[in-house]
Amino acid sequence: MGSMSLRYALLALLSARPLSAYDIAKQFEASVGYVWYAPDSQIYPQLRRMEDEGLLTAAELPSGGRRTKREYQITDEGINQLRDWINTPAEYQRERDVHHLRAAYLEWADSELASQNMRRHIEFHQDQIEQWQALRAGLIDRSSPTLVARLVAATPLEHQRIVAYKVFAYDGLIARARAEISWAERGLILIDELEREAGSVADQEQASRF
Amino acid sequence: MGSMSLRYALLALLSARPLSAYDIAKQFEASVGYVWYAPDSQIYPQLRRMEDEGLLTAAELPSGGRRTKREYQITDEGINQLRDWINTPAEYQRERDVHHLRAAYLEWADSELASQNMRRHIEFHQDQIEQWQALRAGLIDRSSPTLVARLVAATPLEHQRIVAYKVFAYDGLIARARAEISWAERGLILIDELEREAGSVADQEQASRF
DNA sequence: CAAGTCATGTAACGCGTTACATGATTGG
DNA sequence: CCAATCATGTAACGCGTTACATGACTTG
Repeated sequence: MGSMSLRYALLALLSARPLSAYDIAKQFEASVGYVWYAPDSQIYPQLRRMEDEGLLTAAELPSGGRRTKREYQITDEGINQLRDWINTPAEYQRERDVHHLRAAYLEWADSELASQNMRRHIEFHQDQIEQWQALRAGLIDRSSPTLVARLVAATPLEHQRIVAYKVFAYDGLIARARAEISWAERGLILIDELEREAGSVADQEQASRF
Repeated sequence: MGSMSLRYALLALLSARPLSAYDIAKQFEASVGYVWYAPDSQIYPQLRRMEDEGLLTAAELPSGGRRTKREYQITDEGINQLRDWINTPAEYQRERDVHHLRAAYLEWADSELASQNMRRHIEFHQDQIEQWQALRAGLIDRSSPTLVARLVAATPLEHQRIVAYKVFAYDGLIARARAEISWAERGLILIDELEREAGSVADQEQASRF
């Protein structure tokens, strides 16, 4: 079966409010995409399939001129499947992380390039953190349109839960990225130390030759 | 192209010493698999392809009785590609994490099941940490056969580097898993708090009805 | 009137997954 | 002799990726 998480990411997005396929794709690029990325070419066909399966209904809406857009709305069946998915115990895949795999074999690397890669690692995760923090802030000050739409569809009692869990999710990603950064920082120091030692041993050998 | 990391995981493994396909598959289950998992059905064909491409050479060795096993050895070309891969700046995929995606929509979950899932999350990562710590210990006390084979093929000067980077890699995975655990622990507290508040509000409402 | 963005895809391809298959040999 | 382990795969399938395609409308 595969994990089919894209389905659930889409259901989750549409649980807040109806959206056109185009807007969904944009959201994936701009916000949800920072938790679950997907390209347009995967989103459009997936929406069609979900419509066929009765998880979504689509309406053709005019969109300026003669153009139309398909607006998708989640069905009760869609909500049910979303709920089932959330309540199902998650599957855990065995580890598969390129960056740690590479790190284990840095003996083969050029020190300078290895340091560069560590700095890239830090940069990448810093960027990620910034994105997530921006999204997190948008939740807390209620400026996220998706959140607002979700809240108006919920009873005030639920508002706190809805916000708190989303903030919690971002917090996890941020914490993990911070762990990556401090790991890479230790990596930079390690590369430097090992380089210096190798250098000084080489110097000694060279010196002893004379 | 895809990331093709399996190739490099295999090259990395075989950079230490020749191994039969069977032993490689076992290693993936027992040790390397905790950094980069792959099933037999992926490993065997991949080795054949890499042989065809000249990254590996294979020797048919007797294996008791009339049976034979194919022992694979890395070629110079294989070493070169491994080195190139390590020196190439890593690609970063956009985030795609089921567990954080799920967490963001815990509003739809049953509190009890959500707590169970958090506990499973903690358990999973604790198990992972134990595995990684065992592998890490095997590096430090030089009891890992792969490490020993790698070290005898290297000059004593390099020994420290070789060990240090592998330990470093495991440390990163361990640190990240610890971050996951403390996230999930905060999750448990959060679920509990929100549950209690919802409960007490419900109580008040019920009380006010009389 | 050209560039951007709205709007929706198709096609090719490969990695990775699950399930299944097979047959020899060794150890209890 | 029966179960485990040695030893090596095939087959089917789907998710995800990259590249490419197309045409209408809008804004500077």
